[in-house]
Amino acid sequence: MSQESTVVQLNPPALGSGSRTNQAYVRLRQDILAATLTPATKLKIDDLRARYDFGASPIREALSLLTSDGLVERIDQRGFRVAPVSEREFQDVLKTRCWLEEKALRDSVENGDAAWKDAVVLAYYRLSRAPKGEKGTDAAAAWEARHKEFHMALIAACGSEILLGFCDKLYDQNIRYRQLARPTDYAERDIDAEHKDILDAVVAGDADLAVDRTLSHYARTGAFLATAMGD
Amino acid sequence: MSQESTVVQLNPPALGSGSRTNQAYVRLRQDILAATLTPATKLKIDDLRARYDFGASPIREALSLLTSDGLVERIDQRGFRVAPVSEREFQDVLKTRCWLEEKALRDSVENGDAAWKDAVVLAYYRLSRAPKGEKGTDAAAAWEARHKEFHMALIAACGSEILLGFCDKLYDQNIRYRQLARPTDYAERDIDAEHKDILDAVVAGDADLAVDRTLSHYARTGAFLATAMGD
DNA sequence: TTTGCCAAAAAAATCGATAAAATATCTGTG
DNA sequence: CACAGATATTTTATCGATTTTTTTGGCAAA
Repeated sequence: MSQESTVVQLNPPALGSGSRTNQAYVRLRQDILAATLTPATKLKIDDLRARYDFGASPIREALSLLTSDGLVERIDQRGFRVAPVSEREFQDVLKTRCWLEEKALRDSVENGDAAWKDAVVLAYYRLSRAPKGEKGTDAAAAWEARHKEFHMALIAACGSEILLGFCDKLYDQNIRYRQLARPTDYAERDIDAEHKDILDAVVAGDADLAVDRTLSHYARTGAFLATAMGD
Repeated sequence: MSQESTVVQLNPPALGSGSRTNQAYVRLRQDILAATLTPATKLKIDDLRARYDFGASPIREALSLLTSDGLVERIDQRGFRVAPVSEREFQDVLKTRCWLEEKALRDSVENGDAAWKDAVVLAYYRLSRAPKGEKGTDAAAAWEARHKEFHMALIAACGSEILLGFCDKLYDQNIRYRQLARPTDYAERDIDAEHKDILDAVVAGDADLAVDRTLSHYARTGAFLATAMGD
């Protein structure tokens, strides 16, 4: 796994590596975000133990960790389940997210230096290159990662770790809703163009325009989702 | 919620009751917020096991839970420690908190009905009655609880569960900093009067004034803290 | 058909022991 | 006398088994 020597791990903290707990955390998270584990599903320790081939302790601990992310719900003495979704919560996520990101994006445009802009451009480039594979595939997961990186890069220079953390959390929360509307959504939109427009506004340093485009980007997804959930 | 037939818990979901994990969670949380467990302290499972007389599993799980709250830091393969504090983070907490609460308070004043106002008045009343005991005492813990209830009551009608959750988290985060400045702070201020002023503004439905007073309430505490940490 | 009670089964929570890692300690060199 | 390397010690992480608690199913009384 790692080439020890004198030194120990030089490897990056490594996402899916390290303790069993961490591995379990990453895999569970993945499966929840990809909606493989659908909202409100009961998460029985024994099932998960069998499914991922980990002991009960790591699973349990991973689930506790996921609770903080708002992806898992923990009911004392009766176990865990995937956090349920609702039209109501979705509206809240969307609304709050728009509000927080507007602030974050404005601050970012204001404070960001050249290196930040470079990073945004790079993130856009990577995203635009990534194939948007079929749901559940590795390619799809990779695209999702690039997509998140792009959106996070936009606000990275906002100057508040805390605000970034909230946006990150809301982003993940939103993904789950997006998965539900996948089929309807992307078919009919030119997502890449929307991203490009946002990028251009940011590069031009036009905060108002960037915010405007970002928010309509979100609102558009929101409209699809509301439809999908209403059915 | 439901009173079972034969026996079982009639008690309210009970904060420190239920599973060992929950008990451990509540007690650890308490001790961290009260700064009995000071920032950056290493949290050795064995020590905690001895200290609270729980098994290792509940402790470990409680710590995982606290990680989500941002009160505990978890470093893979080398255990847990109380989340450290820093001048920098404090500034971020303060700034972000002011910004979120301004929004929450305005929305709350806007949306809040009579029942909400009643709840705020009640919360203020309870707070004003509570003795502000010596640090570490039960009385102090009770005062803290009332204080939080008052501040949360103010924004309770903001209409966004998510926003409330963020404010809650930031509130807790802030407490830890406040504890550090305890001696310097309260001696010289009339905290109760500040609360009363906020209440009055809210009852009068004057959002601008309420926000203004709340923010200076925070800023004042902030000034004390910055001093305390700078030393 | 409902309702209340009990027993059986399932699942969650917890413990105690062990394995794996990290940290601290020691020891003989250059 | 600092210091690489090996060893001992401490601490974390994980497993497997046990204890509690919740859930389920059945059966009899209303």
